[in-house]
Amino acid sequence: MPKLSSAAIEKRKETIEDAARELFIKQGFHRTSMRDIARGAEVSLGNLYNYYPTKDAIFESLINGYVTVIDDKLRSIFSEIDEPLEPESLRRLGELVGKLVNEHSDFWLLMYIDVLEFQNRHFRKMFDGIIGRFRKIFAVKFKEAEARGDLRTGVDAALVFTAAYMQFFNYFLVEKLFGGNRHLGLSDDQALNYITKIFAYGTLSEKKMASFKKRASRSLI
Amino acid sequence: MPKLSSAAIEKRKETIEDAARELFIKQGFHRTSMRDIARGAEVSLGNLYNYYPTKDAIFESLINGYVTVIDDKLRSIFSEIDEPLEPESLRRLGELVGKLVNEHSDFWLLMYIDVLEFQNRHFRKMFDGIIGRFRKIFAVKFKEAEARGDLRTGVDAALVFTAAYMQFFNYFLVEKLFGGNRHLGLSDDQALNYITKIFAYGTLSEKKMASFKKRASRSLI
DNA sequence: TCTTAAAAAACGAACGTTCATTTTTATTAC
DNA sequence: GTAATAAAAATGAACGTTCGTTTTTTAAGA
Repeated sequence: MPKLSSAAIEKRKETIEDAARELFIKQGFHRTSMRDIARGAEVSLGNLYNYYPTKDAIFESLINGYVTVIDDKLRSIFSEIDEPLEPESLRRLGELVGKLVNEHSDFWLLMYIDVLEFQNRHFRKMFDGIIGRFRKIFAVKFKEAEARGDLRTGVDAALVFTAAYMQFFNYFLVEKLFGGNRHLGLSDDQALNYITKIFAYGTLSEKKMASFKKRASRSLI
Repeated sequence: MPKLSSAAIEKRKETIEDAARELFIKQGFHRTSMRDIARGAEVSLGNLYNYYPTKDAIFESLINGYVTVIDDKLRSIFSEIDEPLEPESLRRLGELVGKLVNEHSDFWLLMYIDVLEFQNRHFRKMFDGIIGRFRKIFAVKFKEAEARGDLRTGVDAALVFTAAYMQFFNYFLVEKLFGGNRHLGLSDDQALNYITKIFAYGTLSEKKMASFKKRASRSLI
């Protein structure tokens, strides 16, 4: 038998990793045996070891491939957000994050596997100093918005964007994976609107805000 | 030998569950063997089965005990928050949530084990319709705040509180378990201040807000 | 024929669980 | 007070499986 083309090898690895992903998600990493993966990929048990040295290596390879997929999706999301601090844009961000979470909830389950089995070795970069990435991506837009005076004085555009992004993410993860069951008491659409409004306008009345102006601006921040 | 006092049985179960918890967190559920647990609790392997019918039962019992501990802590946190919508109180909530997350990060790891191994069977109630619980706990306070006109018109006090609570929670979990590494670019203290301010005052300037007033209030919410 | 992929068989270790046995100790009898 | 009793608790070897991995065998194409 001649050497397989690297394309053929890649194809085979993909079916193996597809099967592995499905199984890891359905029954966890340790409940999934190499025999399960072999069966799922319609490959013999021994042959798996022609492609991966260990079971861990399958997980690792699978993760690395998936991370780049998600990274691409995120990049495409951010590229669609052209005025990151406009309320409509912020809401749109939440909508896209929601779609990402719901369509790839398995990805986040793999992240929890990584947290538990590998001390989050493979996913660390996902959140590590995430604000820095946003600061870079939207550097120009943030500067423009601040120059236009869109933001309350002292408000850091990158921080607002990051906080909103995290809140959206968390909202959909709780709904999808943690049994949130409309944990804000609203439909997803309404929840997005509400969160957006909070970030844009805050929650206090003008009267109440005025009464806080002097003492709060000193005690907070 | 006569029957052990139920106090003695409880004590023994506690040491078993302590050992199991430590191991589950350190090396996951499936990597932890009954032998590991027996060794950790200084109990013979067979004797474990005098206290629990299966390995799953150990996890289950351990979880149930821990859930009530955390529930108590949460109750005590909420009891300390007497004016839930005052910015200072909201910040204090975040502070207490941070302490809870950091001092009991193992609890949240167990929750991820539950998500992966048991489809979140034991933790569902943690987030299920959580806003309802807050609405009940702070019913009077929320009504008072709304009567006083503390809130912008149309703002639901319970929703704001829940959203803030979730944001605080997520912030500290990301920092503690997901390698956030100052993911908002601030110290925890500063981050708390910032998030609180966003929830209280929003992020838009008065000028910008005015320009949104008419069209936004219709398109959002 | 010669290299390599694929399949099958085999390996030792480790798993959760069981169980016959031994140890322990509150109660009873004196 | 102490020895005997009986029932529960504790033990650890052993069971049948399953695990990840290795080795061996077979098949395939240049």
